[in-house]
Amino acid sequence: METRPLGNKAQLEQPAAPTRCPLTAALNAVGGKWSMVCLYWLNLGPRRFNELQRLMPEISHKVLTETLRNLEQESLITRVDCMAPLPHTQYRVSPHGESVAPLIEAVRQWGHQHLAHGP
Amino acid sequence: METRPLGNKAQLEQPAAPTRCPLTAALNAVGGKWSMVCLYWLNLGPRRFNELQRLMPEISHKVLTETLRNLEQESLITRVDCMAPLPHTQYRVSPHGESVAPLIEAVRQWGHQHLAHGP
DNA sequence: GTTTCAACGCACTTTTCGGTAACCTCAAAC
DNA sequence: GTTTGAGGTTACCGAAAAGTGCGTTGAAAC
Repeated sequence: METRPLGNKAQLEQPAAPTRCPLTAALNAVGGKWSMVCLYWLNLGPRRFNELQRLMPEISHKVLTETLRNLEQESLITRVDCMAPLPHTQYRVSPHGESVAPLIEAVRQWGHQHLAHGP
Repeated sequence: METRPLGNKAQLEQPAAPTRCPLTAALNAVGGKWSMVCLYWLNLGPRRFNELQRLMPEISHKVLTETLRNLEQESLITRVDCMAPLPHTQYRVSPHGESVAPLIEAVRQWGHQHLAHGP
């Protein structure tokens, strides 16, 4: 967000325009329950749909599909159709998506701190 | 989250137990539309309820109340009842809550990058 | 042909989140 | 007494997010 409250107001009066608040833009791109988790795994290497699902047993395939679509839409991942050895689909982090890695690590580390801090 | 899928499973089988996934714990503490925004302002100095609301005109007082309650519950802020010059309530960041500042800055900077990258 | 795997689509349901509006108590100013 | 400000509480609602379960197509294995 900008340090000027009017920035927020401008954002609200033009809901269809791209947001200019960095915090909000970041939340749109990597917010929600599963986006960062998904990116975390993809940052370790390209994966197939089912591989991702097995890494995150609690996600529904519908939500995984939508999460991947959103990350793709935000240009953070790319979908690759491979033909060899067998035709299959792979998802991998895009160069832009690699920029999220330090952020995810920062969130994880803070999360660790927070858990260690108490309830 | 842990790098072991079983960690995730253990988390789900004990929904009432505190989560042990750092990413999830972080999201619980500072996730949602307003938590980080709220913390951002409080990091600049203690504020009264109405002061916060004026800084964030688009938040409803109901949601502001709940956001403050959650941040308090997570030990990130403290509520102080001041008696002078007039009785009033103040919210301020706790020492633990100060640890979120670098994280908020990281999210903002990434958000800037993301906005600069294109749609 | 049947079964299994991969990668979804889709209709519907449930849960969560954020918002609206009416209301409250207390204190101070007029 | 009335009005205003502070700091909420509560009932209700709609939207958004996440989940459930049935279904599809294509390919490979049996």
